[in-house]
Amino acid sequence: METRTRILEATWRLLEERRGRGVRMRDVADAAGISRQAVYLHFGSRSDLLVATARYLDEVRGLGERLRGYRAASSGVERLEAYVEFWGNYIPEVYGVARALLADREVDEAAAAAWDDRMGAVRESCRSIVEALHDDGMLTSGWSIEEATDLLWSILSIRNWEQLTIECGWTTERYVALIRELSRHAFVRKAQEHDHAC
Amino acid sequence: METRTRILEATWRLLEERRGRGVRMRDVADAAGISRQAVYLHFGSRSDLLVATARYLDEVRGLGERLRGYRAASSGVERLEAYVEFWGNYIPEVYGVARALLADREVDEAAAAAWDDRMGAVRESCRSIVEALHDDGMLTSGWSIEEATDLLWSILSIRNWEQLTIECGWTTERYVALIRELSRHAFVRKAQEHDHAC
DNA sequence: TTACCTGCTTTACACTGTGTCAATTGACAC
DNA sequence: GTGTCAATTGACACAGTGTAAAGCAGGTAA
Repeated sequence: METRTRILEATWRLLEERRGRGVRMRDVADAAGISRQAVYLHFGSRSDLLVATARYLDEVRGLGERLRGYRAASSGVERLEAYVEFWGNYIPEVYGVARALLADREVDEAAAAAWDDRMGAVRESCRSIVEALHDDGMLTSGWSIEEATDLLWSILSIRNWEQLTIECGWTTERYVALIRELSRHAFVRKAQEHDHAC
Repeated sequence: METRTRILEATWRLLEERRGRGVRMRDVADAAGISRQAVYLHFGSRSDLLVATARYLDEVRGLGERLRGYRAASSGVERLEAYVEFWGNYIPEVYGVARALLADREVDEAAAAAWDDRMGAVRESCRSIVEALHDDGMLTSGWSIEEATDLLWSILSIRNWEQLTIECGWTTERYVALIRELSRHAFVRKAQEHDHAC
């Protein structure tokens, strides 16, 4: 295996093991079986390494394919449910790397840009969900598309996931179920049930 | 003015100015007009200083009194609205300190404990709101008290506020209005309007 | 064989920020 | 004067990132 790949694998493994905390360049080098300096021959800085690991992980985990259900969904409601399902199951698999990147973001400009780019993609998904709901006439009245997008994006943030699962002890299943419920209450119009009842 | 107070004031000012980023012990000392080492005569560590600054700030800003509206509210809905109003206006005033503490939390055990303690208080408020809603028969069916508390607590988290105001550019007014709306949709039963309509 | 890359190693060092230690000074109190 | 208290100065330890330079083993090409 190429050294570069060995480094990425080692970084990933360590970050998952330690939930993104306390992984130094030293540790990565040791885990990859090379000298600390050799890491710098492949990645210019810690941030570079973290960003590359995140990309590598998306590739290995088949990010594209896993979004198929979401992309295939025809209605807004289906789209919303498919995305929450995907996202709630994806986060725990990449959490270690995400957390390290998030910590680095506070300090490093490049890491911040990389993170914002990734989260921008999530935001685009939120917007597309909200627009689909709107097109179906199913977006709760009172929200503009922009506002609903921002809110949904915040609800789905990694920080929120962190708080609910790690601090509150929720399982992945519970997270998915309750976030789905929350976003339904917030964004999906109740009109039909209402019409039906009368 | 006592040196201790001068240090706290300086810390606070710097943290607000720089939004909680890049404030070193050196800077605090300079701003307070004393030597770096003198800061350690009053606060054992950076975390100590941050925690003390947070407490000082609560005191100066009259945290207790500002919660009066919330405490006085009789119904669950009023309680919810009063709290969102209070919280949405309070965060921007203490954000710098909160952010620094939050960053320190990643690293320092004591800072983590202090932060968790503060957020525990917020959680208690959320629980009391949810319980009040429940007692009024106004809690949306489907949530347990525990679940609704966890969710409301997450919605009101500083991280969420950060994302909505700083990243999405929301004003305080918008934050308060939309978070109120979101939590109403999520937790306040719609039954009465329904009954009324029929 | 000689010459030359390439990828990695080893050792050393610069830099930043936190926290500690010891010797010293200045002021005020009795 | 003597004691004490707060603060000062200067030096240093430590962790972690990143840089720099010299050397070495392997393969390749003339």
